[in-house]
Amino acid sequence: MGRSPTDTKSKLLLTAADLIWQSSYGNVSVDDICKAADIKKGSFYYYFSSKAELAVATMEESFVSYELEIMNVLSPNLPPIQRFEALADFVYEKQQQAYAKYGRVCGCPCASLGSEMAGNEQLIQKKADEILHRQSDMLKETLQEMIDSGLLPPNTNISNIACQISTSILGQVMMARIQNNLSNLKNDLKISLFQTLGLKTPISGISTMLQEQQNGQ
Amino acid sequence: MGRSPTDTKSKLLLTAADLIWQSSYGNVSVDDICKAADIKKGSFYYYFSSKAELAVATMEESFVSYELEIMNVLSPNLPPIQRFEALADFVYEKQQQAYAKYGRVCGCPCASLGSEMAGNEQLIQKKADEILHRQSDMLKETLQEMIDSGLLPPNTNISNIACQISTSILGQVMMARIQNNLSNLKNDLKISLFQTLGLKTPISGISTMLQEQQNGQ
DNA sequence: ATACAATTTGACTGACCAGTCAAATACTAT
DNA sequence: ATAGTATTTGACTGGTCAGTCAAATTGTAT
Repeated sequence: MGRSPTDTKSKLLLTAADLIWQSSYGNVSVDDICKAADIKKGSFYYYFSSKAELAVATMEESFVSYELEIMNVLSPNLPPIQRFEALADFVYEKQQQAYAKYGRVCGCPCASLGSEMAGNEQLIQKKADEILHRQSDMLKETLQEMIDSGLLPPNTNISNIACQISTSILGQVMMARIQNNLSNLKNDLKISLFQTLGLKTPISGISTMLQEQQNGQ
Repeated sequence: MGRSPTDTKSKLLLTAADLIWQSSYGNVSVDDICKAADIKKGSFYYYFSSKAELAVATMEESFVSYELEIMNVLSPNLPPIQRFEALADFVYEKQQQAYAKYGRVCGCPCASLGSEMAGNEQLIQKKADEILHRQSDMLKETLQEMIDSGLLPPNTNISNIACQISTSILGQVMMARIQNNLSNLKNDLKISLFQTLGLKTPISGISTMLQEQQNGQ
């Protein structure tokens, strides 16, 4: 029954995600989104009950597609250390693509939105928190393999290291957005990841690592 | 000539800094600030030509007072390694005080504002960038001492390490704000700082460090 | 063809926004 | 006292905001 389904909802989601990523939640109005998507405001509120609900939906949608890409980057075909190198490269390239497309460093959509709205919209704060946890969880499998193969000590706290790595990436990506400059991200992200893992800095590209003893306390 | 000077301007600055720190630039209106400071909007625009100009002024003001505290924490009375421990403790305590006062983790005012407005208000973006550089510069003196006393290799790139440390702190403080949770900040900040310095994790409080060789490439 | 359901439209509301301004006030120097 | 200046006030503007809604449209099933 009814009309045939359309792409209206996903068009709104994609448009909103783009606009908010470049700018911010507060600086993008529902009217802006509707105008950019060429959809009337009435339709917007047919699909979303509020602007905040839309924001939460964009966060989920953006993260799911990001998750797929990351799963590919962290593919078990590569040895674990090279996976982390690939991760750092991926994060940088993603920002560079956004820079080429939008003319500025955009940062992490979830973190920017989360920080902006943390004190005002609990729905958004909770969603940001959830996604950051999911992001961190994606690293656990690779870390477990590193323990199994002796690259990390057996008493390593996997959750904790995963969290530290996520936090480190978040810091560098945020800094890049604030400074509107990608050079530190390009140069330091890999170094920082390997330090968190307790490994020496890789000689660019060639993963000839020396393992450092890292004791949990 | 004229009336005697009043504290109107500084009252506006302090009130605005507080409100924006807890919430965000976009979610705090000029009316909100005036109401909280019990000052009429006409007076606001007597002292500030725009909301963005006020924001820039609060950033400068907040940073200058922060700078004084940091200079004290990094006081040359302590050995360099203990200074960094004290820095980590200070950052945590500062957030805890804000939590007690405002009921939530507030994060870094400069970074939150900078991220929020980076794509919209160039004045704010530039100010955030400037302050992050000044913050990073404050670490250089201590790092130089560490080189001089052999705690860091002589070919260490001081600017780069200072920048990495600032970025690391920023990441953890931002993460704490987004998650509204201080436990990771408390536990991981010190670890992360020492990893960036290429030093082993200190055994809590007692700075019996082992130095790691850290080669620049 | 017609009834019914899903979707779209555009005009609307009332609140709030940043910013303006002429007039009032309060102080100081003479 | 009075003239001049610094500061404060409150009422105002025009625009934008999130959100509403009744009516129109477009499809589908019978």
